[in-house]
Amino acid sequence: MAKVTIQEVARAAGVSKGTVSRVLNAREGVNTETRSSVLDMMTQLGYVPDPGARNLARRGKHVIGLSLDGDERRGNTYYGILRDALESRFSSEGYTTRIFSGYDPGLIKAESDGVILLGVHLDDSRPSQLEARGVPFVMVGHSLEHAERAPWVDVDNISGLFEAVKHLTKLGHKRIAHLTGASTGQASRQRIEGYRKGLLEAKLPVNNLLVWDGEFTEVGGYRAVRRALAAKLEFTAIAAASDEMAFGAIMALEDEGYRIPWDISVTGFDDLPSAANFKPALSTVCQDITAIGIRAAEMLLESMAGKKVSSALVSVKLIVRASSGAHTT
Amino acid sequence: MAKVTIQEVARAAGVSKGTVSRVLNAREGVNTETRSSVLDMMTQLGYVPDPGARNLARRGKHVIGLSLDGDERRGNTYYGILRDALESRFSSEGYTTRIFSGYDPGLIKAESDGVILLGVHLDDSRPSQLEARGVPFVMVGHSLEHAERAPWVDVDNISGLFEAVKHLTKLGHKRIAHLTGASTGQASRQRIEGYRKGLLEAKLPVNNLLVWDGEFTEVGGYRAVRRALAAKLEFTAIAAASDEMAFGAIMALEDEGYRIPWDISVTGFDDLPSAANFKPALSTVCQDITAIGIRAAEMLLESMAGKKVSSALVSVKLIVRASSGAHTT
DNA sequence: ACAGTTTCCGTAACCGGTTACAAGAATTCT
DNA sequence: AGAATTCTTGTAACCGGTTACGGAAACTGT
Repeated sequence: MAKVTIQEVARAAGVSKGTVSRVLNAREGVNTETRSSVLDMMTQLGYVPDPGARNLARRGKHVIGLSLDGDERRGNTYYGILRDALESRFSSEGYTTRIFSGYDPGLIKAESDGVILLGVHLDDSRPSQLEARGVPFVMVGHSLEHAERAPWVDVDNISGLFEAVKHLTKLGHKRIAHLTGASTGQASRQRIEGYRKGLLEAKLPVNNLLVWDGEFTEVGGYRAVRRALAAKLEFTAIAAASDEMAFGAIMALEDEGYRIPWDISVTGFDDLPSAANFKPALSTVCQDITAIGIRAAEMLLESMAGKKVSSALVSVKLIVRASSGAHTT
Repeated sequence: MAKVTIQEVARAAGVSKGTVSRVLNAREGVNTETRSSVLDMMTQLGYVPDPGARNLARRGKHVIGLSLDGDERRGNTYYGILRDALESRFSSEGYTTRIFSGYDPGLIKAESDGVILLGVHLDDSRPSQLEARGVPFVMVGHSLEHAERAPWVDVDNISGLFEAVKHLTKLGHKRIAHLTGASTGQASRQRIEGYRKGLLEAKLPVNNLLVWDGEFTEVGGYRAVRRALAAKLEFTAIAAASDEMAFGAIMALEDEGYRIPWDISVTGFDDLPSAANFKPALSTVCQDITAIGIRAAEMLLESMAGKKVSSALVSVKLIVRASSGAHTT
């Protein structure tokens, strides 16, 4: 439990602090055998480098900024998880993370070594500004305009919804609605595209009356479904663009006496922790938010190290639970 | 912009590093004049102590844990803001904060110097366990059982709701409903109590049919109001126990054709950033979440320093905006 | 006026790492 | 074989603070 320092590792391995440090930082010019014996000792003693000391020694600020596009973003679970993932990855690398809500590129450049851009949207000015100032950054969720010029990591939205719709059509559903969110977001557009492709694939018509705006929130989903019901629209399934909207949709349906999945099937997108606990358990497209965060962090780290990094599209997986079932009648 | 170190402050003030450090840490045995001249220099040069270096020098772990009671808590805005406040206060003191979601008292003791307990509820085992192990902690939001034995900081829930109801009765409302949340929470109970006291004060009857469970969420508020409307309950105002439930309530009312505040008045509790931007702007009880966080952080810091700290009840303030108006007809 | 206290502050070692420098060992070249 | 290189590693200074220790100056008391 007493913390083991680089000094002790050095003594145990019969080398000097310097050598251990070189091994630690994967620097070249260390004999292979020496390296592995040091590595052995490190794991054997359970050595964990002290981030504070590292930062002090390599003299930099070592803080990376998280730029959100607005305060409200803080609200939802998705961002909470993402933030945790980023934080833990960065802190294990000796970096401190800091939230920049108000967007001031000068401030950001002065106080951080690199930044993660969250919730980038179509007319977002942040990427170009950061680029102009030479601040390394990576976007999670990308905007098409900057997609070529700057690294991003995003989830495969198109095939996510495509899979969900395919799942529903295979269950025999013909009238499938889509709950979408704010139209400026790149993610929404791609998910709509996936939805369309899914219908096309099954040779089903695309009906714009079945695409509803749920504002990416639970109430939004609830209200959209209520409106649809009031308008007497006919549908037997809903493929939502987020779990939260799906939750709202299910509540609205149940409040009106529909039983899920017998009367109507519903699928979500995200696979939030609560999706599995929901009643009925939600069938949804799983995007590993933690993995995305870690990936983004690593890309930024490389980018700050001067390496060229290429963007990543992380794949998704459909998880079938209780909220979707065969179309009966 | 180049960072100013303790060395430079020392030179500028004509003293040694040691003295500056002593001033910095408010230690005794420093001449008053010297102290103030050093203090002057520090502000003049814009000196900011490096947390990493401090941690390194005073040899401790210097991490404080945030213990949530469940993953879902991460979701809402309230906790997001609170967390930011705690984080910034602690980091300026050289502490790193770390989330402990799974509750393992042994782990917590081993890896942190103190902990902030969030969302303590009635049958919560955390306070007694931490107490038994001698880990300093402070609770934000308290449970009555531990209120005497351990320090907490909480908002004055009772007078918050009391003020809201008083505001509504003064506007002429006679049938005022209350939107509440999970009944295990201490906060809900106290807010209900405040609601009752408010009605009593105006010599109005307390009708349990007008107390609705909104689960502390937006949809929860929406659905509760829908149910009330469907049950043909009569009311002209709603005093909600949270802003989010108030938002949901307003949406439900408007969806049914009521106009706020002309037909029905609604008040919230929290004063989230979105309360002012909502349409109509929400009248609400303002609790300064950031201040609460900072207060809690300072209490923990003192408690870790071995001082005895006493709990704090922070006062609230009613903010009247557009969602509440005189009762007409 | 002088020894004994106090008060205030400078000195230097240390926290746990990184890194420039130099030197010894091993290789390669002529 | 001796010189020139190239590898590999130890040494020591340094990052920005904290703190134990000791000495000088200012007070005290007699």
